[in-house]
Amino acid sequence: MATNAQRRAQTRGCLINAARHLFAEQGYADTSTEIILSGAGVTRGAMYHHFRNKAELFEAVCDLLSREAMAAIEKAVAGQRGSLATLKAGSLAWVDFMARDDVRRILVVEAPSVLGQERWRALDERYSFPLLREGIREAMEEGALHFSGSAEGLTVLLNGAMNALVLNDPWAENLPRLRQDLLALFDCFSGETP
Amino acid sequence: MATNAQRRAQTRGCLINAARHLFAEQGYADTSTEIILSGAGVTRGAMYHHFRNKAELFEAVCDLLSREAMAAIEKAVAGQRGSLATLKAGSLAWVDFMARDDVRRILVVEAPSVLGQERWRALDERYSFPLLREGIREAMEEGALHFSGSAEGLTVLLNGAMNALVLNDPWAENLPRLRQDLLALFDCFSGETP
DNA sequence: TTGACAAACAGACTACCAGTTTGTTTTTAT
DNA sequence: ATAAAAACAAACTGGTAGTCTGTTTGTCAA
Repeated sequence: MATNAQRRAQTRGCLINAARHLFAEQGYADTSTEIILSGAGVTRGAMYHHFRNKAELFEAVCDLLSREAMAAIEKAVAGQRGSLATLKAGSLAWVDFMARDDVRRILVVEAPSVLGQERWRALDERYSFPLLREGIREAMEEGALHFSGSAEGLTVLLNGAMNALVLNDPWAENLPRLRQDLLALFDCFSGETP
Repeated sequence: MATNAQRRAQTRGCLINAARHLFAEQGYADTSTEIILSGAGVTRGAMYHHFRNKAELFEAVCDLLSREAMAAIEKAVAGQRGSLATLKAGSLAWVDFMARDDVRRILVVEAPSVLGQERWRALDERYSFPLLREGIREAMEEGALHFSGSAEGLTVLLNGAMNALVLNDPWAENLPRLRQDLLALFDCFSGETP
């Protein structure tokens, strides 16, 4: 005798968890709903009661991973002093999290295509993007960061640079080097590399 | 009485052209091979004679669009004097081309997912990436660009920044502003904005 | 408690679609 | 001229996302 809220959370959780691992291993298109169902120990009717379609289940997985990313960033940022150090630490935490094989495939490679550009943007806007933007704003206001364009624009550009860092390094072999390059990029705005 | 090479070029051209427009309008997953076939005026047998599968046809479309991008860039770069001016002009041309609705959807949004990370990277490596890398190398060697990290790394970062510029602006409403921000970013490396 | 209602779930069924197979026509090379 | 290969035609198949109808389980007011 479980409450409805518990049943709901249980079923959704099983589906999201099974889907998460299968999407990470085989990709969205090559993961059949049937194998998700058997992995979750749930029936078709249950799944389509909780999610309108396969893509909506994928979006729920994206949401979960994004929340995990936020947690990792907040943890990395916790002990930092100064807006620039905070920004750097948070950015590196983001990169490290996104470089994980499962996360990269789902959030970086497939999400824009599966969710479509708009819903993908909305996802970003809900999580990491505002965090990065506020970090940049603060650093600019404190004078730790100099940029002649807009803070919003710089956020888009840096966000993309970090994304590329993950996307261009399929097996994370050059990650240490690229992390350094990212830090060097930040330093270009703080006037330390004339 | 057409030669085989002509027949081949004709059939492939029709398929690629039809697929290009349909993929741009409805996306890869929602475009059935059947509608491509009727659009191209070609039968199933013909298509699967020239392409191993649907994804390979998509890749052919990507190749075509990438070549068109190269042409646009080379045209924009033609009259420029100086490595930095050349770099800026080429980058803006790349952004403007990729911001086109059809190009963005195919090359920026869907290609990483449909081709898979490796083949997508290979595509980039075949076209725009080397161009950008050489532009950056030259500018760095001439002293027009300063960066304490590697040229390769800076290429990855700038390439990603430009990608994000296109991806974060679904209806290109902020494109003029973002183009300015990109130029401001370049200036950070040339020591013009302390 | 009970009874009406809604939420959660079960599983068969359908429409469609990517890729295969087998057979036919056209070009090429000897 | 003829054998081989390239190009094409179209029927067919296995599998899959989403639907439909019906059943079970929880909720809440009287």
